[in-house]
Amino acid sequence: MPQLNGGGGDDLGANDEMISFKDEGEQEEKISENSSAERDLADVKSSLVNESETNQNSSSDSEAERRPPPRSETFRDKTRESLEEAAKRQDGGLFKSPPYPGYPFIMIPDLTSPYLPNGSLSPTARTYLQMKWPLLDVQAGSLQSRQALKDARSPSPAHIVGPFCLEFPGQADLSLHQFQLSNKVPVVQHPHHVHPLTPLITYSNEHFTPGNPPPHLQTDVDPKTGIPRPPHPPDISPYYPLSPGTVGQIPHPLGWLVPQQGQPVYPITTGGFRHPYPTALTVNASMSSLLSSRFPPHMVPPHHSLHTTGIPHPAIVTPNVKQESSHSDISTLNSSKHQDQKKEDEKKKPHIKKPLNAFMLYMKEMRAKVVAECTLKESAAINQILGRRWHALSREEQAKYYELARKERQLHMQLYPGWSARDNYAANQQGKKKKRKREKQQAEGNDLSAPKKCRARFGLDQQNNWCGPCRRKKKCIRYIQGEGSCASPPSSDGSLLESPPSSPSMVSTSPPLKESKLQTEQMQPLSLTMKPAPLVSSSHHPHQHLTMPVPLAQLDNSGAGKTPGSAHNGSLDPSDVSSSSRPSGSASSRPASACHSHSLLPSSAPTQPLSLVTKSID
DNA sequence: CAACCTTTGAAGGCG
DNA sequence: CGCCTTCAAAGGTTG
Repeated sequence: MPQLNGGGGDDLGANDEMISFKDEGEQEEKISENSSAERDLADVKSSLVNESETNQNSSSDSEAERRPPPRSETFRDKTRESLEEAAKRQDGGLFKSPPYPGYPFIMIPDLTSPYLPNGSLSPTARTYLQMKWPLLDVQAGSLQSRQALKDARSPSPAHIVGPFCLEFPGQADLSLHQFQLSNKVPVVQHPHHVHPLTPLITYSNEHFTPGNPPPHLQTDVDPKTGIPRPPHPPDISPYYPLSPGTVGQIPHPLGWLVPQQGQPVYPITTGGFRHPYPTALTVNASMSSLLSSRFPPHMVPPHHSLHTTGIPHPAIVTPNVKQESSHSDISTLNSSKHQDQKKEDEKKKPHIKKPLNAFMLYMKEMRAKVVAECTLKESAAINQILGRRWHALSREEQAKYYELARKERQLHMQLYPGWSARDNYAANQQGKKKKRKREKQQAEGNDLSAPKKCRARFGLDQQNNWCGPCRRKKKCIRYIQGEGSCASPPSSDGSLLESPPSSPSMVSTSPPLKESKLQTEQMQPLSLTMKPAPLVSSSHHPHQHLTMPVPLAQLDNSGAGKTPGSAHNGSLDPSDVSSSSRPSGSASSRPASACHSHSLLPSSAPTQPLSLVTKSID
C-alpha cells in the first residue's frame, strides 16, 4: 500500500523487483545519458521522468537518435513494406532495435496525479502529440505533411498504419483489407519499435467507449458499409470500459498519455487487432470532437485540454457493453426484462480488472511479434515462448516492464482506492470459473496428465506429429516433454519458425530429451507450474524448480545451469524468487534471441533470470 | 459458449 | 513468514 503515496517516487509496490534491479544496475542507454551507471531503479525512473521534462531542450536530439533514417517512400509504400518486413522479420530482430525508444515517454507523466498538469507534457510527448493528432484530425491530409511528420518523428511504421487508414477513408476498403490480411498484425506493429507503453495502449484503444456516445459520434461512418457505426461496441474495451457512475469515470492517466504518444491510438498493441480492423480508428476519427464534447466536465482532467479525452481507466469493465448490443434488440415486449437486466448490471459493480503485471505487459507487447514469427496461434504455446523470452530479457529490459507495471499498480490504486484483487475473485463473478482448474489440477495432481493434446498443438493436419496417445485421443505426453513445444517457434534460430513441430526428431520422444534439452530451448517449458512434470523431470533434477530449468536450461545450461541467476548474485535460492534473481545479464543475455537463442545464449548466458520463478514444485 | 491451456507476477488468505 | 490460490491477457482448443 505504499503506493498511496503516489508516486513520487517511491515506488511502492514492487519492491522486490526494484531491489533486485537496483543491485544489478545497468541502465538504459537513455538513462545513461544522465549517467550513473549504477543508479537504482528509483533513480532511473525519476530520471526518466526528469529527462522527459528536461528533455525539452534536447528532445530533438534524442528523437533524432531514435529516429530511423528517413525514407522517401510514401506512406502507403512504407506501410506495405513494413508489413512485408514484419512478415519476414524474425526473431533475430526482436530486440535489435533500440529496445524501447519511447520508454521514457511513459514516465513522463506525473503518475502521481491522474491528470497531467497543463503544459507538463514533455516535449517528447508533445512531439508525439503533434504526430498523432494530425493524423487523427487530418481527413485527407497531404502526404507531404504526413510524411514530414513521419520522418520527423515516427520511428515506427506502426505509426503510419493507423493514420493511413484514417487518412484514406476513400480507400477504406483497401486499408481495411490490409489490416485484415495482416490481421495478425504483428506485421504492422514492428514490435521493436513499439513503444514500451504499448502494452498500455490497449487501454487507450478502448477508452473511448462511452456508454452513450454523443450524437456526433454517431456520425462515425463505417467506411465499408457506409453505415453509421453503432456506438462503439467494438471499441468497448475488453479490459477497461468505462463505467458510468463509478470511479471509472476517472480518466486513466496513462490513457492520456497513450493517445498522445501516437502509437497507442492504433491498434498496435501486441495483443491488439483482435478486431478485424482497428477499432481505434473509428474512435480516432471522432476523437477530437469527442474530446471537446464527449465528457462532462467532471470527467475532464482539470488541466490539460487534450486530456479531455476522458479516457477511462481500462481496468473497468462495464456491463454496458452488452447493454449496447442488446440495445437494438430491445423490444417493447422484452423491455421490462432488459430493463431489469440493466438494473442488475448497473447494480453490479463494474469489474475492475487487476492491473497488469510486468510480464503481462510484456506479453501484450510481444505477443504479436511472436505470433508473427511463429506459425503458432495458440496462446498457450505463445505464452510459453513469451515466458522464455521473458527470462531471457536483460534486467534492464525487464526493469522497464516492472516499472510500467508498478506505475500501473499505482495508478490503479489511485483510481480505485478501495479496490482489492480479492474483488475479482470468483465470488465476484458468481463463482464461475477458475476454480475448476485448480481443483482439477490438484485432483490430477500427479499424473502427467493435464497436458494438452497434440491435436491442440499440431492440429488435425499434422497428425503425424501427434504422439500415439493423442492419436488415440488420450493425453499427450509428448507435448509435455517439450518436443512440440513450439519451440519451434523459437526454434527459429532466428529464422522463421517453420512450422512447429515438424522436425522428425520431434517424433521421437523421450529419449532424446536430454540432448534436445540442451540443444534447444524447447525443453519444456511447459507446464511447470502446474504440472507435475514428471516427464520433464526425467532429465532434470527432480526437485528443482522446473520452471527454471526450462527456460534457462538452454541458456544456462551452458554453465551453471540451474541457478544461473545466482551465479551472479549469489543468491540463488530458488526461494528467493523474484527478488533476487535477475539476470545479471545485461547485455549478454540479450534477449534478442531469447528464443532462438538457444544457440546463442549458452555461452553468454549469464544470467538467467529465473529468478522469477516463484513456483515450487512439489 | 464457457472453460481450458499457458506464462509470470501481484495480491490476498490461511496456517 | 511461507505457501497456496486467483486473476490479469490472449486466442485457439475442448467439451
